Amino acid sequence: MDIFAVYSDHVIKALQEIFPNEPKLTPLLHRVVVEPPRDASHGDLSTNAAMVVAKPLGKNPREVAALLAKYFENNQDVASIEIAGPGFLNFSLTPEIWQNILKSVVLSGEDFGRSKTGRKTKVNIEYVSANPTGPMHVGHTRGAVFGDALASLMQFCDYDVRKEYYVNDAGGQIDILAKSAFLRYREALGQDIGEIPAGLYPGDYLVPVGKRLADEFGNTLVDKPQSEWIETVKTIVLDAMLDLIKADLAKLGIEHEIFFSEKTLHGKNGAIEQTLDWLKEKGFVYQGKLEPPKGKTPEDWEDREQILFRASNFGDDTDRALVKSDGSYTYFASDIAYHRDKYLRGFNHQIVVLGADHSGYIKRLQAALKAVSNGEASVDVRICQLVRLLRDGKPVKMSKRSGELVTLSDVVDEVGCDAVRFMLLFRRNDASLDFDFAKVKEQTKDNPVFYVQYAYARCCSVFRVAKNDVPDLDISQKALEEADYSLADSKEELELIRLVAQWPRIVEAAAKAHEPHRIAFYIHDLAAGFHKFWTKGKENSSLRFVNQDSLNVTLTRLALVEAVRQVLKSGLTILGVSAPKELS
RNA sequence: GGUCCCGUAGCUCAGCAGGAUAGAGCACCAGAUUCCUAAUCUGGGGGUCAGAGGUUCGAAUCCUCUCGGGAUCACCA
Repeated sequence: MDIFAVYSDHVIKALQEIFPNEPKLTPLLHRVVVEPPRDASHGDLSTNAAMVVAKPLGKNPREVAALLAKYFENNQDVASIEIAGPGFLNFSLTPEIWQNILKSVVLSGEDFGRSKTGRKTKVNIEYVSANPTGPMHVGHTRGAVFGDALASLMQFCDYDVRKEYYVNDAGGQIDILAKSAFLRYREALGQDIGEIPAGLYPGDYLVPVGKRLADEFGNTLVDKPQSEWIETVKTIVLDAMLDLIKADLAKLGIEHEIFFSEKTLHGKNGAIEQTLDWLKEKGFVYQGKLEPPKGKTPEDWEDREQILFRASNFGDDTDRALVKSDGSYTYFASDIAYHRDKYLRGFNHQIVVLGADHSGYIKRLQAALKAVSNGEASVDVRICQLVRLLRDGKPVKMSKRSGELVTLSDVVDEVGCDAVRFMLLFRRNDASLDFDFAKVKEQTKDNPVFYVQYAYARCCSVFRVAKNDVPDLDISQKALEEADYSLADSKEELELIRLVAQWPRIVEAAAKAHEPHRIAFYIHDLAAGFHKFWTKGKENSSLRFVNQDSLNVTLTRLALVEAVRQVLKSGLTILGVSAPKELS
């Protein structure tokens, strides 16, 4: 139950009854909002309805507000109603309403806040998609966590979500990978390979792959020409790299449902060819020249005719090349085919999570999908900005040359999965982020991860204490559901209930905007509200959760704690952060 | 030069499809533990929402321009 949505419906219905046969009204209604007022002294709910509607109807906003106020005058749930400022209408609801909401929260359990807005709409979320040439780098972490949390969030709202990883297993970097692995194979056979030549991957994660090749093939490949071993080695090394990546992702609790191989798009009569043929038929492809970029022209600029996609017809800044000078397809060509494939699989709603260095790619991707789906499908590209790693307040240097490559695995091992995930989600994705090892590991209220987890552990602790202090009290789920909710009547309790009641609208707004960070901020707020109430109980023993003098009050308070616990749990689960019952 | 993102308190950031007196945390100052985990809480000072125009009942939020910071710019993936 979302009280704000309920009242939004009430207000709209009221407007329709107050202004019957008014054709100008309908198009205005979507702008009517019912939300919590910024200042709690203004009441429980606030609506802009009168101001939205007044001018187009030629009325005075405060007059409209007065009509609305009159409409709700006799509503039993409304304790008082006020017109404020330019025409805000502020409702204060009776305590009974809030108490009923609390009861409904306890009844829904951890399903409270689940939304039906997704209506099983198919959504494809592509994230990570790191090149399969080695273990994952820290740079990939933010996008990985973001995509994963977004997927959970949308599932929570009843979207039919597919989590997908696009494996770039077709480009030139895979040849290099195979050559690098072959070198390690020779090494495993006892040959002296000396220094790893520049341009090959030097990482020792390829050593086991070399061993595996040696075990499997003995020395049968050593003297063969590259053309005879390259495909075999590619298959094996790619397989190994994907295992490495999957293991890294598993450390963060991430598991994709689909690993889509780029290679499968290539080849004769493959998806790329088909897509290009289709685009040609539509007249979206032509032979032409591109202008060099303004400003500085690249040194090796080659002024040549090439096969181009009319991306500029679909909102991109310029047309884009599809075939390289050596005759093979560009990355973009296969990407068009890939996104067309997603569309053909039924995904009209696509989300792609990319790093900041790909921001220039957004328009052409959107252009491609528009073209290829006749405008039926669209893709929301979410860019995750850079993460700056800090140790002792100083940036961590990361140079590939010196081998100081910080891997995802290193970071997770050092600070833990929960802290990594929460910190990366406790910030808008499109703003850059400092990740300070010291702060992330700190176990105080300054660290939002522990602050929220501590609140959750405290909720659980209350139940442990209740079991111990009032052993005769039945605190089963059933008993909580049947508690006397009218006892939750203090100012402090009602305040906490109001906070809990916001969960459904937070979830919906976050899902709609594709912004999981809102979940993180909300549960941080809720944790603060809970800690606050807790401390009130320290100052005033009548506000303690467990009260030996009144079992009825205790039961009601436990129901409130249970409601908070459920929401914290749901929120943490969406973010992929664990909810420990106690902290040690 | 083009495109995209960012600019809100000393610092780190929120601000919910424009809404009321712009909010948290850190830091600083002053307080609260016989008591459900003080890993917490209460109070205080601190702002030209980068700047200038525009849109309207109303702008931190939308539009235009300027300034500052970052990313990116045929053929790589």
